[in-house]
Amino acid sequence: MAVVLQLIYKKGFKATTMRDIAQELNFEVANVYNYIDSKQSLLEGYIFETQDEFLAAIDSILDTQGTPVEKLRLVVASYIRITTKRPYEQALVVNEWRNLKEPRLQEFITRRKEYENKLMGIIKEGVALGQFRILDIDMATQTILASLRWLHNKYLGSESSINPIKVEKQLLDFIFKGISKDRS
Amino acid sequence: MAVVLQLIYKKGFKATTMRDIAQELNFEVANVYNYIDSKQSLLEGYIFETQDEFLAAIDSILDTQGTPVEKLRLVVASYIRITTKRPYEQALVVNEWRNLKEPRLQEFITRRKEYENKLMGIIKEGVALGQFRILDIDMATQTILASLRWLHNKYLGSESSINPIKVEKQLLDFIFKGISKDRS
DNA sequence: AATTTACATGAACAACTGTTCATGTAAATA
DNA sequence: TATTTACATGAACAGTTGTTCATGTAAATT
Repeated sequence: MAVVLQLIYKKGFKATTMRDIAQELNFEVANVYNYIDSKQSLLEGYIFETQDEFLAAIDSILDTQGTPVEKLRLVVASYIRITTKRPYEQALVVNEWRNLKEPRLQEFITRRKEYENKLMGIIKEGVALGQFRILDIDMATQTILASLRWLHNKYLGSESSINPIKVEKQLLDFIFKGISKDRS
Repeated sequence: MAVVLQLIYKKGFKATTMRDIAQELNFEVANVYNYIDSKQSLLEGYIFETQDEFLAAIDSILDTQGTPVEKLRLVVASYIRITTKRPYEQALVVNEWRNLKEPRLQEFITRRKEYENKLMGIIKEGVALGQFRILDIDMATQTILASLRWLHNKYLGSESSINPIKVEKQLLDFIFKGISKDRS
């Protein structure tokens, strides 16, 4: 079903019709329903499985005994790992979550907030311990997340072999030290 | 027409029907067409006007004689200014550009690339002058852009009065110096 | 006063949507 | 071998979509 995922990514969920999906799979529309419950459930599957993976990752990191710096490093690493493994799913999480319907939509938003709060907890702890120099913790959380959330494009646009280790180094560098050469 | 913009933002462009729009304006569907050419042209208007503003801003900054650091500061400032002024439009630029149709879609993508290239030019110059400490210039550009592109949510979610000056300080701090307290 | 323009409506359109149903066939199970 | 199950199809469904058209009225222009 990977072709379907890519089709939905490319055309957008709303713009992808069941007939498009059928054509991509080389059979008739009716037959698609032998494999899925509904168009909606297809989207839900992609999005929630990916979201679960992100939540599981940050949960296991929070169980760790490390410092906030170490924890944040692990969050970044896990984010890159999941995005590398599932770039199309992650693209749907970012681009198509609005097309979820209640009550799944609320569920998604709640769980996303959960992830954000857990990340914010790490940052708050880091500030409390004097490791991070931050004024607005909420804004810092959002900005860090934003600097991770575009990543899937890098893996989609070009199929060129991207080195996840370099990406990780680059991102950690940016988040922790910024781009300035000298400390002004 | 501000209510229409907000409606399209809230429901999503594809999910917003002409009948929804008519209802929001308190008249019949047919009458909407006395004010707009088509549903599509409505989206195009919002998106391209905003994109034009971003491009005009970075163009006038590039005309400046400042250092790359100063230029980047101005880019961030202009980004915040435009996003503050047009949060809903900017949301459409970010969320709904995929719903543009050819040839406007290609036009949009080309102009976005234009913006990215101009920003990348500033960063490249900064690296060349030894002001920025960056390995992958393209990735740095994308990451910086990503750390700006989420901003509209801040102005949409809560109508609480947000201080753009604090936001600017915060973001510049993040981009230039990162979150680490000590230079490791 | 006559006429053009701007604003408004209800009805209709053809195309498209996700989904179901009756029916068929091949494969797996009994 | 008989029978249940999995896979596949064409036709049809009821609802929704963006847009147009004929028609009307109020306002502005001549």
